[in-house]
Amino acid sequence: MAGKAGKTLPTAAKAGAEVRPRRRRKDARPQELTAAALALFVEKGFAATRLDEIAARAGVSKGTLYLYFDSKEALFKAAIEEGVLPAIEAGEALLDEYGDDPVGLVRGFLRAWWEQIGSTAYGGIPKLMFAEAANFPEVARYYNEAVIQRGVALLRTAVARGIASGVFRPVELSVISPLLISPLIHLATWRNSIAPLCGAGVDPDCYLETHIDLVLHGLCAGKKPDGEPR
Amino acid sequence: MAGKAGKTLPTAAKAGAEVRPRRRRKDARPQELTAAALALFVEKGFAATRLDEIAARAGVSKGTLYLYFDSKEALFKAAIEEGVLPAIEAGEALLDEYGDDPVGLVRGFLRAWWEQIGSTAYGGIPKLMFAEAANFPEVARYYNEAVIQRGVALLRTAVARGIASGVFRPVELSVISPLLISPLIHLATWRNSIAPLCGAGVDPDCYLETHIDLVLHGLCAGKKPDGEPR
DNA sequence: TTTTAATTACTGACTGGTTAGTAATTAAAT
DNA sequence: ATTTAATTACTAACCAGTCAGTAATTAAAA
Repeated sequence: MAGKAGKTLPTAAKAGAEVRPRRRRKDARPQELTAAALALFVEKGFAATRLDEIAARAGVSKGTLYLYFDSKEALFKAAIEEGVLPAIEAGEALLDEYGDDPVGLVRGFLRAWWEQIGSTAYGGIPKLMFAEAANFPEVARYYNEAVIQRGVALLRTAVARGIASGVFRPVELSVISPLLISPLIHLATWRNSIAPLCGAGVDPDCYLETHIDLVLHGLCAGKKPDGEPR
Repeated sequence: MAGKAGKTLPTAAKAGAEVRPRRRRKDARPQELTAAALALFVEKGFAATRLDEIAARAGVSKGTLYLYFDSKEALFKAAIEEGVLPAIEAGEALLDEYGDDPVGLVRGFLRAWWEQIGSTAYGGIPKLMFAEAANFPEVARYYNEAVIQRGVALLRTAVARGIASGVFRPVELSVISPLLISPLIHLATWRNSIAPLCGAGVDPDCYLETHIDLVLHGLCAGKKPDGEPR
């Protein structure tokens, strides 16, 4: 299919003929391997991704992979976990910043998610988790509890406070978080699936700001949703 | 798995006990096979689904599969196409019904999508298409043009009319359709991935109605979004 | 109707290509 | 010289796709 491939990226040897460098970088390898693995798992799925391919993208041979990971499955788990910590940390940081400003917290959460997760390489993880949930139920459960449910709780708290303080009108709290975040997940998924096949999709910033504007208008009912419009 | 097998040649059939019917149903087979295939592709992905598994779920042997489909890929395409026609037809029908009632059309579209697509077996197709887009770019392009872009255009037209008639406030039309539909796609994807792993998720009806309520409040700005609240 | 022939739907053991994982080997670093 | 990072060559298992053969059904002959 893909086809051009060529060599395996000889890391730009100085000049002479094709001498492969064969560098040794024990400490940097795991990161490089999980990054390559994540990109390919997101693009093609777990089963359709060949270990040779992952190794080639990371600039090593397949055997090297097994110096750092016990199995393909272990590599998958490591690649996912790589994206879990940043997501959690980013979420926690927000509570400190917008602790008692519901409108700012909702806006900040959505913008921060897109900036730090959705628009980065981690933006492919939701698509990957949804696709592989049945094949890796434990990983999916872990991801759900460690990342999704935490984010959901954070958003729900923000909205609950907004309702309590009269800024937001009453809405069903049990469904509000997925309603707020799903357009962003959808955009991230889109960019990691269909978008590469057709030229020029929607503008992410416009999409994001329109979403924020729409839901804040919806939440605030009659009153205007105060705060800087970016 | 099955494993009774026994010897190599099952010529001895008279035993009387466990001989399966081996019914002949030439006309019903393709449907049964695509339905089984779709369910398994949605659950595990294309590459991770074994043809033996699909055949077993449809109650036939793997050889039979090849009487009706040329290859695993052909079966995949057939399974997707199976879900394309209903989606298109459902969309077209709506324009006739709510041709000049923007609020009703938006509400009707979202409810109809969930009822006729999202909550059915076809509800797994978006997840499947996103996951396999890079592996089957032609199928993904076809699905995008035949289904997604049509639905997007339909929704955009509805909102544009609403703005023109003063019912909706002005919003960015280029992003409004995915913003309206993505929470539903997300719910359908959720139910076909993580939900089966954890007991009791959100209530689909509550989720759907809250979404409709929220976006219509957002679109209508100050004024109330008239119409029956279900 | 009963028997026999022809056809059709289906089966499951087999094969050949593919690939995750391993063992033997080489090269760099200390 | 010894240790360790990395490569290469290999193996065992798996699975899409095939095909020789079997059971069910239909048609024709007796």
